[in-house]
This record gives sequence, C-alpha cells and structure tokens, in this order.
Amino acid sequence: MSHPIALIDCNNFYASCERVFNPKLVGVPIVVLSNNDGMIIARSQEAKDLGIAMGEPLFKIQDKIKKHGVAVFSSNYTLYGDMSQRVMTILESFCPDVEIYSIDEAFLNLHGFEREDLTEYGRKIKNTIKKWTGMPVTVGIAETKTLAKIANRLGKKSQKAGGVLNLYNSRFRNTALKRTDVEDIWGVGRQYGKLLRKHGINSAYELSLANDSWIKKRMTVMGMRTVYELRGTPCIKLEYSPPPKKAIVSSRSFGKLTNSYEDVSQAVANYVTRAAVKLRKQRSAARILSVFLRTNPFKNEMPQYHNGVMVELPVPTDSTAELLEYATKGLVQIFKPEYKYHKAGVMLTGIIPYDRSQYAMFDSENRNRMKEVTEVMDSINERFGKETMFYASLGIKREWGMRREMKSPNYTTNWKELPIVSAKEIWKYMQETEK
DNA sequence: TCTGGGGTCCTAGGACCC
DNA sequence: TCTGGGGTCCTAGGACCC
Repeated sequence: MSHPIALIDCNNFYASCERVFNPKLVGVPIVVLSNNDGMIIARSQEAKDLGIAMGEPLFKIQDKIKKHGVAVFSSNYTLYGDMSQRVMTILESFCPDVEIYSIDEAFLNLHGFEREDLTEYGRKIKNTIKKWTGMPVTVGIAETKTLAKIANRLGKKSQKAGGVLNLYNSRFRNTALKRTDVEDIWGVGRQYGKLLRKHGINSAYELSLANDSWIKKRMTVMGMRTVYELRGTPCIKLEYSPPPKKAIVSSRSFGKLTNSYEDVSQAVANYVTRAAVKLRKQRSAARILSVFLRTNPFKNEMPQYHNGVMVELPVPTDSTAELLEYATKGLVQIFKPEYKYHKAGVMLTGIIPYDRSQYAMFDSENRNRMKEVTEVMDSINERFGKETMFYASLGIKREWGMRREMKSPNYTTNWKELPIVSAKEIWKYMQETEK
C-alpha cells in the first residue's frame, strides 16, 4: 500500500512575498519582473484575472498597468529566498521527511500519518504557515507525487476545497484526472501535450489508460513513469537531501548592449565568482569551465553572433582566482569587438567532490595559500554581506549591470545591507575567528 | 527603449576499442 | 582487402521542471 504524499505550494509566491510586507497591496494586482525588468515572471491572482500572461514583456502591457493600478516590482531574490526558508522550516516541524522541491514547493512524505485525518492535518499546516509568515499556501495529498501535484492544482482552483485537497484513497481520483488537461500534468509539457492530443489523449484520465509500449516509445521511460504515477503507483521517489549539482551555471543579460571587452570581461568575472561560491558551498571542484556570450536575438536588424568555449582545467579546482584566470583565457578566444553583446555566462561541469580532487593529493604550497585566501574571503563575505571583498577584475562601476528600478526593500535581511564595512571591523572579526 | 535564469534526465549517434 | 559483433564513453540535442 502506498503512503500519502503531500505537496505544499505557495500561492503566487513572489507576488505574495511582496504583499506580506506591504499590507497596502491587499486586493491590488501585483506583477514581479525578470532581471533587467524585462518581462513578467509572477502575478498575483488579481493580475492573472486582468489577463496578464506569464512571460509577457513589460512594455507591451504598460497601458493595462496604468489603467488598473497594477503594482510592479523588480525581482528581489534575497527576500523570496528568506521567505522560502521560513515556510520550509515550518513544514519540517510538521513532518520529518520533507523534500524541498523548489523555492515555493515542498513534498511531504506522510508515511505513518495514514490513520490521521489527512485533510485536517493539511488544514493545520496551511493555517500555521499563514499565521506565522503571512504566506498563503495550498496543500494537495495523494498516493504519488504526480497525483499530489494534480490535487494541489485542483485545490487551488476549487473554492470548496479551501486550500486543501485530499485525493488519498479517494473515490474522486478519476474525476480529478478527468478534470485535468494533459498539458497540465507534471512531466507533460508543450511538445508532449501536442503529441498526445494528436492521438486523442486529452485528459490525465485518458493518459492513465494509455498503452504502455506506445508511451515508452514516444515519451521515453519518463513518460512511462508519469503514466504509472497517474495510476497510483509511485515511481518518483522523494529526495530529502539534495544531491550536489552536476552543473553550475551563472549567466545574465546586461542592463545595456555593449561591445566593450572591459564590460564583458567584468561581467564574466562576476559570474565566475558567483559560480565558484556555489561550487564551494557544495564542497565540489570542477574540471571544466565554459564561457559563452551572445548578441540580442530579438534585434533582428543587428548582426548576430553567439559562441561558447569549453576550457579544461589541468586539475579540478574550486578556487575563484584560478577559475577567473581560465575564464579570461576562454573569453579572449570568442570575444569579437564588432558585435554588441546582450548576455554572457559561465558554466562549471565535470564536477566532483572536492576531497576526491587531484588537488588534495598533489597540493603545492601555492595552492594551499590560494585556498587560505579563498576561505578568508568567503568567511568575510558570509559575515558582512556578499561583496565585502571581491577581486578587482569584477569592476567597481559595472555599467553593464542589471536594471532593477522597482525593487522592494530587503525587509527580512536589511542588516546585511550594511553601508561600508571598515577595515577595522574586518580585522576584529578575523581576530575573533582565529580562535 | 523594453523579451529571465538555473537546473534535470534521456536518447541517438559518433569515436574508439577488442 | 574485407568482414562482424559487441561494448564503452562522450556529446549534442530535445524534452521537461520551477
């Protein structure tokens, strides 16, 4: 017998984060923008009701925004990340086995809760989160992750459900499946949706009845898993502690087009620095660093160029300084001054656990020194805020940097936005940590 | 003027080896 | 000169997710 799985999903997460800290926004349509304030990446219910679509460029809906008094925010990931943590911590107090699936969603393994009133338990979770953080969430419960997703989705749509829909051992499962369009199933996207509809499979219910070998042939084993899950057989396990990343990417569009090597190389240096911090956080080292850049593909009238280069490192490393060196080597190979660039990025691959890297075995004096420098910088940046210390190659003015003209304050972490940290403070901190 | 960023998995096909 | 099967590893591309 399979046990119940709950999916807790924050409602309109980014928009709700903005609203939690600004009560004037109750009832007001809210949209949150992508980096560079380019397009819509999140909407409150009111904004959805106005017909504002996901991914719509801001400039196309300016009229609507004025007319309906829509509140517009640049994305503020510091705030959203912190709110997410608060919600997840509460979930962990309700259930020991939590998979944090994304910034605004978590699966709970409710093994052992079978005898409880699951709907009641779901309600308790929902109410506690609302009360302690202000965040509205929906709870869906079922036998598999895929079914829990469906329960959650229908729970959001249904007034009657009141934010909790329990399909575990429910005679309404088929009804729920019939009410779910194929492309709304977790694991079925646009392409597969089209394919399935072409073959007369229009609902989750119809997909659950599909022919196994046909599905496997057309949708690989992934599709097969989805079908089994729709039938109530769990195929996708919960992951309680995230495995280390196999690839780490850092990339951004620039705030303006630029053909300056100085701009692009500063940007790349910034991305390398971010990626290296992520790499060290998961205690890995990388063997391959890729650098890529591109012009703006939406500007048809301008000459287009995109290119990337993979640089293999002599030994796997996690050192920012070393990665910066190779990134520069890569960049000069692909940078051409005759183009106006729109975006660049770096990717770290060939990732292995740090302690298995060659590095540990053939350590030279030099590397040890480098490691010490890195550790000190990480620790200072952790304590005093992200960019208290950084390599000069990242630039000071950063004229290519992103536009974020409508960002809300960092309500939850303002202490990190200290003005300037004096050398004295850092010195004192280092003395203390020595011990 | 103005269109995000960061991940995963699977498969087919090529290179290479015995 | 030509013929055969089988295995591994890697990469690119396509699908998906939030």
